[in-house]
Amino acid sequence: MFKRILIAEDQETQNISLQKTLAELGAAKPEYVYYCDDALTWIKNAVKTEQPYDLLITDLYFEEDHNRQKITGGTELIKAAKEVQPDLKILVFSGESKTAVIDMLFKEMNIDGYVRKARHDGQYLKLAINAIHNHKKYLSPDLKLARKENNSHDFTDLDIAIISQLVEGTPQKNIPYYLQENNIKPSGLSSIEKRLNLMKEVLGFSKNEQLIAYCKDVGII
Amino acid sequence: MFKRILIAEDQETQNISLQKTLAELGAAKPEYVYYCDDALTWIKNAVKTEQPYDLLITDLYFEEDHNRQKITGGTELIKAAKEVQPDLKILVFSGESKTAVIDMLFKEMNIDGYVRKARHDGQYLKLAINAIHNHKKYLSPDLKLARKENNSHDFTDLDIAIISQLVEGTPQKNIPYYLQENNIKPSGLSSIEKRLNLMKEVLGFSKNEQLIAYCKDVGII
DNA sequence: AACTCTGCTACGGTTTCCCGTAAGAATAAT
DNA sequence: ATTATTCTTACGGGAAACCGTAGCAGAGTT
Repeated sequence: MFKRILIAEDQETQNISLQKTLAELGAAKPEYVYYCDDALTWIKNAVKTEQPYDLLITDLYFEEDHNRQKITGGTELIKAAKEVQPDLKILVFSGESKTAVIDMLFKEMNIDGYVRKARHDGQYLKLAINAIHNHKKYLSPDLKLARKENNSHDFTDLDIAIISQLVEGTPQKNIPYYLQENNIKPSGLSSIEKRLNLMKEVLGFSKNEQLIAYCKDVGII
Repeated sequence: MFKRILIAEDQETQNISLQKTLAELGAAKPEYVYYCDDALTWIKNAVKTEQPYDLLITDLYFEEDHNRQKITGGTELIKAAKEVQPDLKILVFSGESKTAVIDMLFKEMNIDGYVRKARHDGQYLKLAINAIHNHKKYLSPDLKLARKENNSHDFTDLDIAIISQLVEGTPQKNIPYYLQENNIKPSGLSSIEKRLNLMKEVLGFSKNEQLIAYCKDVGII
């Protein structure tokens, strides 16, 4: 089993239960930090003293507080950690369920496992750690199923820009100016109308208000 | 200290750390369930056998799975539990941070404490349980700060009805019919316009889209 | 009962948005 | 180079939303 494990998780109770879960697995007593910057420092020191960590378990989103951090999120931490120690195994433990985010982690960040904070997360953590120890990838099963969203629209940068401007209060007729200044094209008013219509049609809406509410719900804005 | 505590929390690791936190406090070994329906059943049985619980610690949002539940969320659980045992103390432990939701819990559900799942939640849980044991209310400090929302608007039932209709896609000019059918008055189109203007003015907005986004953010809809 | 005060509603003018059509630009195909 | 295709933009009529004004109904006061 892994000998040196580092936990990066800001939520105190989650951090505690991670430690306990690892203890049940027979892993060595893990070390743990509450901030990303600390995590990177510890990883660097461990490499320097030639006792590097075997596994990093990290959350994705950390809350800001009075301690200003250079690294503010799990993704950046992973990237920085991989630069220091490319062979470090990474297990992400987060509430995030959007497939776009998780796919990116596996493909671009090359993480080794993802467990979502959800009903059976304790069991899945154990399975994940075992799998990773055997040099396999792991994804918690509640996410493998979650691919049923069907009539969702692929929001382009343009779409998001338009919606963001609406949420900012920009009148529709003024959005072309904004798009031109930010070199987003197309920028014509008709194109904006067309794009809004397309989004609403695909999602079965008739008014902008519905679209805004939907985007808020799924976290696009 | 409390003698009988019930934990309702679907996330396995959170459930574990709650148990551990209570153990550190010197509370009796708590009982725990992963579903709201189970929680209510246990509360009922405890009342029936005249060994009622002293404290219920519950999450707000539970995930659906193959076990179909009658009670799907913490708020409904609290309501049902209070009917069975009105003097049951309630501590809500959830990630929710929207003031509208939390205010509702204290005012309408008459809960005794709220701790947000966040950085120092372990410490706050202990403080909360002690406070509740001394018949005081408790709110975790990370939320007290967020309460300084300044130019917030008191949303009336009418306001919420109007906004809900907009989110449903009802054209503004048709909302009067809806209001009349639901015996909400005033129902005139001018009143709706006036109300929308008031809301937007107070919050410094100019367009409905901004208002919808704001309401989504603070959890009014 | 007459009066004020307050709040709801109805009406009209202006602006914005909606939507279809068609002209223009850019890219691809022959 | 010419044609085809696709994408972008411009224009104009009609609908909806916006905004100020004025009339109307009910509650309370004298």
